[in-house]
Amino acid sequence: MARYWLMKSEPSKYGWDDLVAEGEGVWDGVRNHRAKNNLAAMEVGDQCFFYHSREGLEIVGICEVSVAGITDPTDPEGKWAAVKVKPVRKLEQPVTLKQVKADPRLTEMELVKLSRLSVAEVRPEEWDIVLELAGER
DNA sequence: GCCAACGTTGGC
DNA sequence: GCCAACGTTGGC
Repeated sequence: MARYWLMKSEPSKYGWDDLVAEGEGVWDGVRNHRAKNNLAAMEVGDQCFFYHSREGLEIVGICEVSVAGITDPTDPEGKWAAVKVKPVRKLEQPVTLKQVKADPRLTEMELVKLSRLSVAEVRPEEWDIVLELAGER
């Protein structure tokens, strides 16, 4: 059973378009224990929202875990986790942070509650609600 | 550009 | 082992 996640990236560093251009990207550089735990829990086939932080502030697309449980290549000590993801598709309409915050059903999302967490878990019901906000339901 | 929230570091 | 100082992240 696939699980759902949300990954944040600054578009000026690595945006949705970069992932699409490369076809597959390594999600590394995470140096937060909670985020690391989420990374380590991911399995191949899990679905992830791709969120643009700092600029845009919106969920722009969906990607999928293609390789799970790798160690972060940017970490010389090999203590941190990473995964590889590939783009699935863009959302019909991006879902902004504002929309998420304005929806009473989404106030418990890790994205809202732990705003600085770069890899957050998304509950199945939250996943559906976000798709609905994207005009896909 | 500012500042709040959070994590980490280091002195005691 | 506590906690103040500091650095980083990310929304505004």
